[in-house]
Amino acid sequence: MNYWLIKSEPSTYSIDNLKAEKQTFWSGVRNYAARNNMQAMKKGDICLFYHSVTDPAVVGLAKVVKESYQDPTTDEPAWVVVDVQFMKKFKTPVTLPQIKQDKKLANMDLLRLSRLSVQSVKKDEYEHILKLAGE
DNA sequence: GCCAACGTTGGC
DNA sequence: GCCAACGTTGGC
Repeated sequence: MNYWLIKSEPSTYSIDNLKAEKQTFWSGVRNYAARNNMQAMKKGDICLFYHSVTDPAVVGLAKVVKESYQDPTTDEPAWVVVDVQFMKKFKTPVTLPQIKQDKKLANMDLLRLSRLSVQSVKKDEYEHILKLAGE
């Protein structure tokens, strides 16, 4: 079981969109590092759902329900998507300033590689974020 | 709206 | 294969 963080601008696709839709394919990734992470995702892995730009914060959880396959929004074989299912929306989002202040989370890719849209998260980082969210 | 970081492109 | 120019992302 692995943990990931997937980013979205809430004005484009928010956790509420996912909640309403229940499930979606995660498309639009056009970066090789992010693509490689998606290809490494396994069914049952858990993704932290992160809102970027507007009130940046981890806002909930999604589960990988289908492993990577050709991105249906492009013919280019380089790009893939995964299917993710809504799990939960945090009552208390874990904000970026909170993550920055937390020594345990200081090495997260989120802070080091702020532009990477699909990142791997360590188990202890994941568990710590859940704790901060009060889950 | 600005700007830093960084990935990608293209000239050589 | 290097590196400058450029475009995009995302924090503030």
